[in-house]
Amino acid sequence: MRKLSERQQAILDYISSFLDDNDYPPTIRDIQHELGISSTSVVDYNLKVLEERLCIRRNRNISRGIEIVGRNASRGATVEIQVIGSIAAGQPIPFPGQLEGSEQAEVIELSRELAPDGGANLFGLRVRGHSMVDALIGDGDIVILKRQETCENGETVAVWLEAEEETTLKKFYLEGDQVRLQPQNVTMDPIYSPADNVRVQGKLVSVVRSVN
Amino acid sequence: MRKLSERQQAILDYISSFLDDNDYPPTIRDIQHELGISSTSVVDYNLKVLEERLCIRRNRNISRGIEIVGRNASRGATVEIQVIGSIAAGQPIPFPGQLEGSEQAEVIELSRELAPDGGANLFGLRVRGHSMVDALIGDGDIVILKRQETCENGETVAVWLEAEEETTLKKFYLEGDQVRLQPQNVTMDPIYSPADNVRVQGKLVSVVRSVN
DNA sequence: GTATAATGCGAACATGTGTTCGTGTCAATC
DNA sequence: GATTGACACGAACACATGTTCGCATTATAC
Repeated sequence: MRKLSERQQAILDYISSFLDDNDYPPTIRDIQHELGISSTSVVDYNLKVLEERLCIRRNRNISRGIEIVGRNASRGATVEIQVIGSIAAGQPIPFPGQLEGSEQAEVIELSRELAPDGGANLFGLRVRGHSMVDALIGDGDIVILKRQETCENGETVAVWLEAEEETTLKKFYLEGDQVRLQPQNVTMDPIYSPADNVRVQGKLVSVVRSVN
Repeated sequence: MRKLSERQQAILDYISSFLDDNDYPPTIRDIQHELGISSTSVVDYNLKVLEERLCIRRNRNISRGIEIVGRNASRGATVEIQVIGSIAAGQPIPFPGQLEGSEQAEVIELSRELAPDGGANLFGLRVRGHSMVDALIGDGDIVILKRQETCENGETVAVWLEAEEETTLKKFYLEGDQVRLQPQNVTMDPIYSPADNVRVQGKLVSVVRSVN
């Protein structure tokens, strides 16, 4: 894909700065006048190009129906993440969709830098108990997990141990037909478990702790 | 000021939710149809009321020229916090203003819930080394501190130990003329130090960890 | 040169969208 | 019962705004 022309870049910049100043997008004529373009059709033409290149999205036949792709999301450079329950050693991990309407999930905002893929498939769990201190995670912390059922070696994941009926948060290493679950704390010994006893529930993405 | 009528409240709610879904405000007719109102003039009437009560701002003669007052500001329910340096056992804590222009500080967004006083006097430090594992804080974590030189008993604070020339992060208890610095990890022993050897640098507010 | 694609122009056109006006309903007040 | 104010209605109006079309201009390739 070729680079944007100077004019197209200018249009994009102007839309962006206009959105900074107002809560609504500019019209084609706003853009036209700002950039000293003689015709609305020129703006329209360039907007079409920008749209094809996925820089913007347009809602046809709608005034000011210009959206900058990614801006809505990045509006706050943050992502809202639902804290859908708690995580403790002795109980399985609840999953998104598991709590229905009845209770309102707590929501925390996570800086986009901390949220891969714009927060897709992320959810939060409040840690209960001290079973994860070996991962430097304490009671009351919120862990942000990415929903996935497989993982790479070396990733820190939340797993459910079938036989033990236990949730734990450890580094995952598949070694032959068994899994080594390594605590973050190097002074602690790893757990070994048959691969089919280990259910990966999600990958640890982030930890947030609020002190008092 | 009297309460908003049911319809006015509904309109306000709808505008707000519309803005959540789109990057542009609704038209009068959008509102009309959504709320099953039979005439645009009714919407206009109610918008005028909302405007008088300063719930919204309107740009006359401009399509979709509705802005919700305060929304722009609260757009970030987050606070930007500068990460102004790093914190390690063997070196003093840098302070806001200490780095000047020369280097661009990293900035992280912190959910307002996690930031007391709207983030006033808060700054971030990246943790280097493993000297704070007893506080469940690992290498690479970012600690958010609130600048203060005094503290209450039981608060977790960053202190500089004059004699030892060492920074540490512990719970603070003033006992007579000496200070007990208690690690978070209850299995570890506290440090005792003369009160005048302990410089409180800031109070621990939050810890953020991003895993890879 | 000629062809072609990208870009720009200006003017009409069609529709989206805010505004206004005359009127109607209903409850509270006198 | 008459008056008043809050709220609602529907239709017409005026302007704001996106769209389209025929026609230049320019650069690049053949």
